[in-house]
Amino acid sequence: MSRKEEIITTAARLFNEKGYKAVSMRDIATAMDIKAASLYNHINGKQEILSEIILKVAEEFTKGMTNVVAENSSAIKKVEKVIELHIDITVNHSDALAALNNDWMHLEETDLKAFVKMREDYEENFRRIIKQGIEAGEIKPYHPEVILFSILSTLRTLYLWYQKRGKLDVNILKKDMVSVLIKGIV
Amino acid sequence: MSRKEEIITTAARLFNEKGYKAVSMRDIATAMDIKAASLYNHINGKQEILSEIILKVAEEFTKGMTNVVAENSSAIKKVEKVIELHIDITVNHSDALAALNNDWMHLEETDLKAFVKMREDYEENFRRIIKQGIEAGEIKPYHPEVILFSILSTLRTLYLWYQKRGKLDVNILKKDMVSVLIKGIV
DNA sequence: CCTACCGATCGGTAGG
DNA sequence: CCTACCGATCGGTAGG
Repeated sequence: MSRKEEIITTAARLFNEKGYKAVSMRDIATAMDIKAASLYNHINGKQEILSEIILKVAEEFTKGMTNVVAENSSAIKKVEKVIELHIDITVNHSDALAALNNDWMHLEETDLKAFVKMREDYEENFRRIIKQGIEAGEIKPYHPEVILFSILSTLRTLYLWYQKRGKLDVNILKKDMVSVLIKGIV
Repeated sequence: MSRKEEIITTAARLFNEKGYKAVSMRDIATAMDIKAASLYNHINGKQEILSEIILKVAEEFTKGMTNVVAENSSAIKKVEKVIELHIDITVNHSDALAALNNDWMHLEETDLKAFVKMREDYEENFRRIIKQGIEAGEIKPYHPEVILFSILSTLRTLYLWYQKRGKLDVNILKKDMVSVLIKGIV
């Protein structure tokens, strides 16, 4: 892991605990046993740290969703794949997900626009899957936005749950979460 | 509305937009067309504003849950009542819910403890309702924690949805949300 | 990677 | 409710 990557993972952990605005460059440096000024030999500023954390994991969601959409399978199967995608990313990047969920509004303009675009595209793809499922008679004809929101809100806050009760085996989580979220709409 | 209440609702709106730490006392004062120093004639400090916002709405949840628990009805009926409680509070205090969800960790020690206690009690009551429902055969025997989490995560982020698509009639929201969240577990 | 430092901004107070 | 101000802390830079 490069020094830059060390800074980013340390920062992600602190941002998760206290939020981006409440963490100072001195906090990050102290956690690494160096001085704040030394951070600037590896990164351009605090904003850059935030954008690396958030955009990297946002791109993982984008790639994952692209794969799901390209699949030749039923809508329900696609929803299952999306749930699994969220669980996998949660397990591997739970600190980054805290920043993505809580601190995205502190991105600077260019990165903010890129992030919002990715999030909107992601939601639109998910919405289309749900609508296709309803049209095919696989999913109950509830208001699609309500279905989208209730599933997505659970998946988005999965990181909180994983951090508190991480002991529960990931496979149990995967199986039960799929059951609870899917069985309600089929 | 007293001047103090004006400060609190103005602050809640700004905290919702940018987060507690990113909003300065000068920001709050400017939004009210006064100077920052004048705020201190009505409140003791920034911390007090945050704690009034969060603890007031936390107490509403506590009271509401107490009423639900005291009811003489089925577990499913109680879950429905909890969902309705969240929707009602979301409609009336959506700014405060943003602070409750995102800025609770910035409460000072005494208030932080009180808040965490209320949240834990609330979750425990909800957990008990779900377990009773499973024992009574009303709710499917999924892992109770997974059911609790998936419903609660949706209810907790309802304010985000309400703020984006508030146009959707509250009664439609109530009906469809109850359907989507409940039908999956019965 | 460090010491030394800068201008800006913060929450808050004194005194009217 | 205001002007004037304070000490602390912030992100960041210069120069080695």
